[in-house]
Amino acid sequence: MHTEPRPIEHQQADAKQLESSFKVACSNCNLRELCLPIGLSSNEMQQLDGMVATRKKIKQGGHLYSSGDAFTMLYAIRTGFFKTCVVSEDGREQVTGFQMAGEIMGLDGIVSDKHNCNAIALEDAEVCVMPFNHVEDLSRQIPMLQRHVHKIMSREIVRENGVMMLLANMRAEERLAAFLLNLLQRLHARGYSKSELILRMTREEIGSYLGMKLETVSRTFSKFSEEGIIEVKQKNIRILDHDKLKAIFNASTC
Amino acid sequence: MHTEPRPIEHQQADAKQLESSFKVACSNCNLRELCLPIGLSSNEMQQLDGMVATRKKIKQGGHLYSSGDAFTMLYAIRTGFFKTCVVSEDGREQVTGFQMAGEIMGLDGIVSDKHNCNAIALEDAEVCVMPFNHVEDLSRQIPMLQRHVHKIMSREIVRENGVMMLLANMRAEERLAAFLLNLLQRLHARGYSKSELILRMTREEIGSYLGMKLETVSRTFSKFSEEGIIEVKQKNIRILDHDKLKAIFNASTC
DNA sequence: ACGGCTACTTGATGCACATCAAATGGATAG
DNA sequence: CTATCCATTTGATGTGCATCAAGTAGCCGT
Repeated sequence: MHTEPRPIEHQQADAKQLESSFKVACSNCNLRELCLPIGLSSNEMQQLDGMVATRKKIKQGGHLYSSGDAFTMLYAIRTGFFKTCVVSEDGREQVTGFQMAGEIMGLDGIVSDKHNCNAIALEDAEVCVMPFNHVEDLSRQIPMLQRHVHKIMSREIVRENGVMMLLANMRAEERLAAFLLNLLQRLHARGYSKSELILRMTREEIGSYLGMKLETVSRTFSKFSEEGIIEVKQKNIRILDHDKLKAIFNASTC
Repeated sequence: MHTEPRPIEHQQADAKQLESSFKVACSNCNLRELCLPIGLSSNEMQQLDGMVATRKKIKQGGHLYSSGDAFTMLYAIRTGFFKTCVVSEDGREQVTGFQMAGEIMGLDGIVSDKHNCNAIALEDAEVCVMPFNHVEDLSRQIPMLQRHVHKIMSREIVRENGVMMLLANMRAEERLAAFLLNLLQRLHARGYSKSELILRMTREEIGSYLGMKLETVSRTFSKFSEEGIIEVKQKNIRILDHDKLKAIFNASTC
């Protein structure tokens, strides 16, 4: 899939890569506080620049990797927005996460040398491609990097613990509130507004992630809207009452 | 809790530790195929023996660690059975996993240097205590160990992906079937029967893990029993029709 | 053996969300 | 500009599981 030859774009990519061989280095990347190189000395940072083998553009709807693919690379998102999803034997799809700039993808593949989920771009995206072998090599040389890799994996484990709590214990309104607050917080860390966001995913994808049907997602948005908590215009969400959203999230007591 | 002094046992433990300072080494542990030292040379294995600082016994119901505790150690289960659970702000408890011999606990603490969940023994247990700093040091020296640590964390991520699928998409019967099959498979890898198991956890704990109420767990057990799929005697479960269990697990189509 | 405890089972009822169905509205291609 | 498509909204109805309630059975310490 998506293997149509696009020679022109390839040429552009090559040119860009040459032209900006240091501009796009980790040591210079404006995501460096979010991405792998956090907390490294400038010396170590430069060692790290070699970690990114290439960069890769993914069109909206394109697969960064698919379940079953051989695992050799980790990916750091430079721009764009992804979802990851697993598919059960009988074809049911479960969105396991949404990823944005600075986040690392591909960790699911380490255990079995095969990817365990599909990673699909929800908008045109670009990622840094990092051979995992190389990450491991550098990790052995740079303890700070080693620690950071461990933290990234641990963070993912903890995140999923939270999702389990959400799926097992919370009601539709709580789930959606938690989802919005989580997105807002992550976007805020990237310099976006705390009171506005654009959903890059459909109601169905939100529903899959939150364990509810798209109709229920829609209804819950409408309910929040009627209650003056948010304003919904298609994929554009404006937060009118951040506190009330938090209250819904925290409260079984309501 | 469980802090009553037991000097005699302590003496025994001390004696045992001295007497068997190599018997209990990783290089000699009968869990070595399941636990951290998988695939190491005997030389590397001996390096690893120093990784386990001490061992620790936990009484049934005791906490190995609690949410908020400082994180410094990983734990490898030698004997016994644990649950891990997170507690939300409003006090709802969510069991995030059940762990048995050879499995590693504590990974949730790496990201924030604090544990993010409670680890509670469901029966008397013993664990190997491994200072995480030491694990990291050795990982830098032994690439095979480094890889294995990464795989363990990745495995946990993938496992949780599966739980998300289960919680979001499956019905009560499918969840319980999946749960039983998973336990059976893991016990089988440890030399236990494929057709019999003893549940170390209560119906309520199963329910928490699977996102259903204890009454529903009980009813579903009863249903499986009526259908001749399993035999339930308290915590003892005998599998009468493994295939049918698998069919329930796989099938929305039923 | 006894009382008290906790875990579990089973039944009756209610509700949150799924399902089914239809209408609306943006977006896009011709 | 219009036709088509897909995402979304909204309404009507159904259902799987939660909730409430009561009873049973092991288990533990005395």
